[in-house]
Amino acid sequence: MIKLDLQSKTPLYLQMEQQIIDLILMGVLKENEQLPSVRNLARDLGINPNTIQKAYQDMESRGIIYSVVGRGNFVASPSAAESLKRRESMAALEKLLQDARHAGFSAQELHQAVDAAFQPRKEDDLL
Amino acid sequence: MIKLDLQSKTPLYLQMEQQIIDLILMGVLKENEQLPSVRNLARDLGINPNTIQKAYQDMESRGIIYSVVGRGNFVASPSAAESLKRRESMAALEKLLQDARHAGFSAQELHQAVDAAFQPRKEDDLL
DNA sequence: TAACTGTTCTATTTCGCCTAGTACACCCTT
DNA sequence: AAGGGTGTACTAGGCGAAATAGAACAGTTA
Repeated sequence: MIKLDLQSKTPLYLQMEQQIIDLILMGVLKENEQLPSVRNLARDLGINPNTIQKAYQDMESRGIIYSVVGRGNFVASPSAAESLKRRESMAALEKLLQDARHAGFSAQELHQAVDAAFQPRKEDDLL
Repeated sequence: MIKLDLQSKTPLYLQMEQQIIDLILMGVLKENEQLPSVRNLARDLGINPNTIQKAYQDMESRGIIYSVVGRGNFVASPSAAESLKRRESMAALEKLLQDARHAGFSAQELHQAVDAAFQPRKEDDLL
């Protein structure tokens, strides 16, 4: 259900968060559904429970999941995850668009880049 | 001439590279112009010469500057810096556009974001 | 020669990430 | 009440990247 890349430069707990968010957005994980326990998931992934705990805590602070002591962690409203992801994505994009502008790109070039991103290629949706 | 943010998460040597590249693109630093020596710049910025050296070496490997032992470091062709920055900027943008697409943004929304980035605002060009 | 330059090297510190282990409080089922 | 699950908190340590500190060597220039 979750695959971690131990070689990646991005921390394990962030990889986890990203994949769980995606699972929520894809509808695999539904509202109020219980997430794997800290200990179980750590055992399955072969990593330390503290790392799972860190990811869960971070996601709870972002409103993606909520936790109940003694019971477990549960996914919050999927719309929360969606709006969060859209918000973060747009914020990053705006910053990068400014960079591109200052790098000398014209509006026309950037519009072309947008179109290219929506141009179906062979590899798309195979990930 | 160069300002470092010691609190930033991005390494000092990368902050330096970014700012020097910008200075080249703005025409402040011209082709074949000599850069500050490793020791002088380190003294002025209050950091270690090795950090400057790392930045210079990295920039040389990227073709932005060239170094001559015993003489100093000099800016290479400004077009090298420009094409590099454009290349890097576009690569980052393409990746983020895909993210945005998968986050549920429509092409129309992204086109609007591009236009917004080119919309003159008060703070612009004051940096 | 003297004073500058780049370059290389080792050692040390700092910090974030991650692991390891332990302990405690809570909830639920039996 | 008891036991096993849960989240939570804490200390300790390893590890690697970033940065510092200091020294040494090599080339250039006045």
